[in-house]
Amino acid sequence: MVNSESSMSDRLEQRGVKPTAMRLLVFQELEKAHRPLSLRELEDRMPTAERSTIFRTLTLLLQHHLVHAIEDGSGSLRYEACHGHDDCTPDDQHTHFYCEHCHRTFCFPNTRIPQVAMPEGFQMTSINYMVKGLCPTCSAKATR
Amino acid sequence: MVNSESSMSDRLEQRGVKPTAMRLLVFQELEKAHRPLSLRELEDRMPTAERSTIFRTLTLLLQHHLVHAIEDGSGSLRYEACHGHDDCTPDDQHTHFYCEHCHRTFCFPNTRIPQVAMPEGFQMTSINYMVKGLCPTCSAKATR
DNA sequence: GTTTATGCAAATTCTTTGCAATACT
DNA sequence: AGTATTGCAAAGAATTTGCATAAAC
Repeated sequence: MVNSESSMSDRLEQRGVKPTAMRLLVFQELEKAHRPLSLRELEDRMPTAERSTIFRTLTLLLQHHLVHAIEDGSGSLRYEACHGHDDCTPDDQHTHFYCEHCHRTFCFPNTRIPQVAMPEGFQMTSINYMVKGLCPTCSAKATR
Repeated sequence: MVNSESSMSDRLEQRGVKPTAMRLLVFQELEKAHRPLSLRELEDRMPTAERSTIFRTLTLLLQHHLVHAIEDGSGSLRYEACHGHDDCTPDDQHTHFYCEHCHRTFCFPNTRIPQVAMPEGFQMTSINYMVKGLCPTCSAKATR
């Protein structure tokens, strides 16, 4: 496994983020989850950590392109560790799925975001591709 | 011009929405804007109307597929009149652009959302495709 | 000892609901 | 009258900031 504690620490430093315990903890939780987590979910998973601290940590990680934020329409932002080797460019971002019934967000890690041409003058920095509908579990039971 | 008052009224009725003055006003504002508006922006454009009333109107129009909601990450939902002839299916939805500098949301009406294949069991009902970056105006001046 | 990071508490912002008043049929 | 719609006020939920303490260098 490449993503040991120390390599994670290195990764933060490479981006100019001092690898404090808190930051490693947050980043680690995000990596572990394999899906985007909301601030609330992170709080629940780290009872020792404070909301505002987690929030500021996420803001910092966002700025340094170590995590990215996605909006699934649940009312709260979700954060996901960047997996990209380089920056979290649109090319290595994948699509997401939001289940409107169980309100969970899934990654489609194998489905890249299809690109579109930018009209003259628009400069892209990221793309959010969110599919909504019913996940397999919910579409199975909810045959209303 | 096809979208006169009366045809708009018809359109609401066709979807089972009683065309009250308030509803026509909201719908009209959305059509006029040619871009997605937040609840706040709608309030500002209709000083006579009440926030909760606008909100409930939007909720109703959403349910009847007369408007759709998009999340641009600005922290507030934005609403846009459906232009689709039929339902607002993913196929006739277009992509959007959010300027991270001036915090405005643009439509790319000529750019359809590229589709992706759904993994087994996932049922799509809509897609949100949001590009972020700098709009022409902001990318021109902000050459940091 | 100075700077940086964290924790606590509270302010802000946006969304949503309860209830009374009004308008419609 | 009876139902549906609107307005007001306030509750909820999530994000964000001020300030004091604690940790790092």
